[in-house]
Amino acid sequence: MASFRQIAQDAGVSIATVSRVLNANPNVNEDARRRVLEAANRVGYVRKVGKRSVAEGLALAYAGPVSVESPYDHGLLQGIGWAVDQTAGVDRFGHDLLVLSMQRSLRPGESPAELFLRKGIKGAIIRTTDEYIPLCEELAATGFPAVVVGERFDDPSSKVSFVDAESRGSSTEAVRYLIELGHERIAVVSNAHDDTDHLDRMNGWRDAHEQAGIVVDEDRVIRVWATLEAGVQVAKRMASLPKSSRPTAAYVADPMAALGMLRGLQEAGLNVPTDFSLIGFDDGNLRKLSYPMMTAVCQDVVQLGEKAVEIMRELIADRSVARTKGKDKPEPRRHCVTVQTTFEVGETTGPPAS
Amino acid sequence: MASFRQIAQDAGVSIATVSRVLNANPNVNEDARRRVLEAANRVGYVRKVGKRSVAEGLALAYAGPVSVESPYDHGLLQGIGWAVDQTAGVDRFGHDLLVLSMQRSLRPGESPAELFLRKGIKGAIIRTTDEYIPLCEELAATGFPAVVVGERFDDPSSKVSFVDAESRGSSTEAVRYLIELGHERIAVVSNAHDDTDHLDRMNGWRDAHEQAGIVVDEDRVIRVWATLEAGVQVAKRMASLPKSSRPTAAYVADPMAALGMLRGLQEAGLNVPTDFSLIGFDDGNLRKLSYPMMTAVCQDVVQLGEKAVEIMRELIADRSVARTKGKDKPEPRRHCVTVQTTFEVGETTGPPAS
DNA sequence: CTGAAAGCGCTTACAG
DNA sequence: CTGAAAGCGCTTACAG
Repeated sequence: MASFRQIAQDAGVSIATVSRVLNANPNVNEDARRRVLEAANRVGYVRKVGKRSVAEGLALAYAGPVSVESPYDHGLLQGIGWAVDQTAGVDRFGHDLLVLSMQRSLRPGESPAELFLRKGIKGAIIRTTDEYIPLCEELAATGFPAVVVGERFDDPSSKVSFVDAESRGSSTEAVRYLIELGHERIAVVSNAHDDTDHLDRMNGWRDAHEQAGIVVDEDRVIRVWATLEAGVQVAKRMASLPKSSRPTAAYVADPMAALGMLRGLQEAGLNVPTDFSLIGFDDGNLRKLSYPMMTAVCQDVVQLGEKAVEIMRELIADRSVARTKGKDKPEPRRHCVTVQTTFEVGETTGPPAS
Repeated sequence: MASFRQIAQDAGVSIATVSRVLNANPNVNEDARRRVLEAANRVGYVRKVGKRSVAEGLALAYAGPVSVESPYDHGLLQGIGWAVDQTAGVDRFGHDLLVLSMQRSLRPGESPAELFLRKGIKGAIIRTTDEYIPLCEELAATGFPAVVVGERFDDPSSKVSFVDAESRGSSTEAVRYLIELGHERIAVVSNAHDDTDHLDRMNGWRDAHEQAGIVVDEDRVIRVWATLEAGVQVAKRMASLPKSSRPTAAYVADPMAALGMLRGLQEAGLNVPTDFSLIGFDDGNLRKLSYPMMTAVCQDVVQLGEKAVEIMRELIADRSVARTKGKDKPEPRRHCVTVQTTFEVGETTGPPAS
């Protein structure tokens, strides 16, 4: 089933043209290319060797540079790996995992769907940032089974399946906790990138202030990269401010930056929490490595990875159903999972020094 | 080049038998199977679709359960990913990375070489532990390009290519440092697994004592799993010993256990380093997350991953050379890289309390 | 357990 | 930019 012959028939072209499209040969008319891709996704094409399907694999595709260095990506990979193992145990369905960078693998003019079909994989998990939203929409429109991680697509007209965390509520709770402890000058340290995840956390900081009837001071918004060093620098700058005006607490919305900030405060001679209260963010269990243990808003990134695999398999299953039902294909459903974060009180928060 | 026809000719069987062997069909005579595998590796077979080679990928194959949860595996993956990116930039040679578990992917009776040929990959990086040494030797004997990480094969008769760190010297240096600070009761906390890496570290502890003319007390050898919790437990047990007899310092040869031990000591009310000195082990930069910053023996695991990719590419290149030289194939060279570790003084070590 | 032969899936000059 | 046709690589009943 689902050979070049069927794609060709479905798209109204020859198998030679199908071959050209699925091998990124540039000499194909744009309209023919589009029809072939649609047909390939409609019939659920996977590469064959002889009569045998070659595609047992999922891909974890990075839009942007390959980056397995952050706690986020580390946890994600764990979740994807574990889930693959579990399902293999449960239903003898063993996926391989192909890790690839879209920047590196895309041939000139090739679309993501073409890449994945060429690589002979069954479905893709796309790790993305806000810059690649149009690319995700384009991929989703083709019908290739793909789920995006790292960004929410809240617009109801979007076709993108995704899994992501919503951290606005927990962030509000965290900052409210600081306010209730008596803090009046609370900084927020967030990422230089404006993806939905970081916007959530900034908005939570604003919400808590608004609910308490406090006007936020935009000077207390600090943007950094998600590194230990960046956190250290913020701490040192803050420690050097006059005590009467400097913040007495901060919400740092990236794990590494939070750990760096703790370290920087300690190096500057400030005791946490008696001199300064700190709430961090955690993608896994890094907060438990700090001393004192970090109070933090926590998301379970491993779970995000597991959910992503679940959604992948649902998308693949949906397509099989649509195929057996013949031409009157239903509009493909999209699958969205939004995971909630939690606020966990640790040892880095207390009342402000009086 | 290198089609089933050539393998068949080389092995003296039909192409049907080649197909059976490379698809893990059990109905093949053991001797024929062996001849086909040898021939496949000799001619450097990679799967084709039409005339096109399908194999652009390397595999990272886990012997043992898929485990991307440790700092070691995290760093390794980074190194492999980064190196892949760099070489792609340098010489337009872009590998994909297939992550697979040998336990899960091996069909009944299938050897690792057969698995990799079936998956259509060019070469494999094997992440292993001491239990899988025979399997690594078996794979190396077939001539399939494979490099092992996580274990040294010091025996000169071994055919296994590997990359690993040697930590005995730095471990000796670390423990000597404690002795020179005046410590007389020094515990060593190492892994329950007896792989070459952990044996190195235990031997370093012994060497330092021997060089100082101190008889080691075997009661001070503690074996644990590499987790934060295990480290916490060791610290609590140690803190509960009578002060006159308990160790005044410890060398903890796993990153997570070391961080856990620091935490446990602090929770038990012991100041590090004034009450107790601690030397940890680091696979990357985790030591910088602790406060005070951990004194540690450090290995650069990212570099191990990069070297593994280098060796892979040399093995693949060697095979091409051997092939063009015809039948009088030279004995395939093995490639071994042993990386040195370093000892870095941080803030968790000082003279014993007098 | 094995091979000869039929046949599928895909690629690729070639002609237009 | 496209298709008809030749042909490669592999798989798979089938016969032994």
